[in-house]
Amino acid sequence: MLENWFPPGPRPTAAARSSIFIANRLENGDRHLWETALSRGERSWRKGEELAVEGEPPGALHVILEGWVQKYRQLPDGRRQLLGFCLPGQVCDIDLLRRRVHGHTATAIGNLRAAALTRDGLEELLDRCRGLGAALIDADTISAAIQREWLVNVGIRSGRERLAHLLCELYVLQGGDVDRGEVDFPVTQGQLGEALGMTSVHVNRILREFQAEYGAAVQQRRLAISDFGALARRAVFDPAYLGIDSEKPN
Amino acid sequence: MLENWFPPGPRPTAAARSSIFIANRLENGDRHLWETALSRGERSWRKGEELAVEGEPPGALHVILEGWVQKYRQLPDGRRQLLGFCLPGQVCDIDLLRRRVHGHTATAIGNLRAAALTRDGLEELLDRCRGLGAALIDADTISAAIQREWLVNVGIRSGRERLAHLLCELYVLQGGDVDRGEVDFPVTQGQLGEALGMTSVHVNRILREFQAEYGAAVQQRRLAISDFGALARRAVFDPAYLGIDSEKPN
DNA sequence: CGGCTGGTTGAGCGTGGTCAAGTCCAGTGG
DNA sequence: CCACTGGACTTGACCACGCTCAACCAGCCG
Repeated sequence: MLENWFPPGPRPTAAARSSIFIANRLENGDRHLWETALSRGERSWRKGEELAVEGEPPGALHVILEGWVQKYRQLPDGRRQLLGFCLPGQVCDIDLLRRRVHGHTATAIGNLRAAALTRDGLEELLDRCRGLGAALIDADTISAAIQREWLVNVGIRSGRERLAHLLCELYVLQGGDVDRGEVDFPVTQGQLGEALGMTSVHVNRILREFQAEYGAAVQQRRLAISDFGALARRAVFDPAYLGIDSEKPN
Repeated sequence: MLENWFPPGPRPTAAARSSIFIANRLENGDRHLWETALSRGERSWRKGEELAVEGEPPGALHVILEGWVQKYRQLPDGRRQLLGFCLPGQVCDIDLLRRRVHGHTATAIGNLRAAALTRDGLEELLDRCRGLGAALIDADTISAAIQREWLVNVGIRSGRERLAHLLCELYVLQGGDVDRGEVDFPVTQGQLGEALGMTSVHVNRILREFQAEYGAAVQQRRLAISDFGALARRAVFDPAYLGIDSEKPN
């Protein structure tokens, strides 16, 4: 019934081996428990609907199954800063475990499927699934590292470097190929601007340049990069912070 | 012997009740255990010396006793982004508990006294000190919230708002009075620039304006603000994220 | 005393913002 | 099936916030 939300076309590439994706850190037994628990809590959201609202108490831990989530904070005057994305396989509101209220708002970028785990459900699962606790902590640590990298990004990088860096990050997280790869990319130029602290107009201009210079282009909600190495060099991009468990691309 | 590093003069103001300061969250018994443990691990650093180095494995958890620490990440070409400050009473390298290597470098802003807790020492202390685990988690959560606020800061606020916001944050954290208060402030204009993603020249000009407009001035490593309310409004500053456990200043 | 770090100020300039118009496309309803 | 609508993208002209470069000063420490 939900399937028709998602038009036919290329499926997501095989997720990279970053430990930010919980399942990558679970052994077969644990992984099975994890996945059946997820299938039980499945829900869906339409584009723009909220999974969490800043200032409200956390209700459930969400695990993204299909679609992306954006997290942001908004000032009274409407200015908005994106704080991160959640991709399929990531947990979204780890806040559940330690904050009284959410520190950000999370909304669905497009139509979305995710599993909602209540606090009780999660605690029971943690008992049965020995490796899950460590996996959640690892994922949270990597999320924090990414957020720190975003701070570095908007703090000291130029507009071009910033955009290049974010493209590299999202490309590598999804296991994009060094050589002419392509990954999902459902993010608008306006959202890119809100993530990078610049206007969508400027994002557009830079994107146009990157298309010519590195063969990096967003089309049909997919990101293709032909010269990843050059783009990564432009961005001063070092993927170490992503916690990827494999031979690095060079 | 270390005392003469710290010239006579105003002592730090009573720390605010933010849970980022560990002792604020401990009951009397626990607090006593905590403080005696700290006194045992005491060490000192001279201005500029490193407590932690990016990429190296964490050695000890540091609890600041006197002086400030700056945490930063640096790009190969030398550009540097400050990620946060550690004030007396804060823990510094919680990374110890969950990362294989440090994600940032931490150096002493001035001469510094801090307690170093080894991993083993910490684990033993956690056993004996029932409330400590929760206190550490709370402090870590607030640190994360502050870092998120810094991202919002450099992302969407103007230069003036950014600087005003940081001044407010450090003022409130130290329990600064709404009405003509004064707190420690050992940070140079260059460091402010590195924290805010702007040049020291520009920090200087804005600081000059604030002095005239809000009576906010840094002198002798102290920050004085006469019209805190106006400055906070300029900054769109909402102290909720600091986890302060008291009636708010209005 | 001299050197160094940090603060102050000026002149000129460039990255990126603002405002505005117009195009393209997917989704919706007649 | 097609017209309409709204969201996202594109492009241009203009402008300003904040950077760069540079010189100078004040205070501190060796």
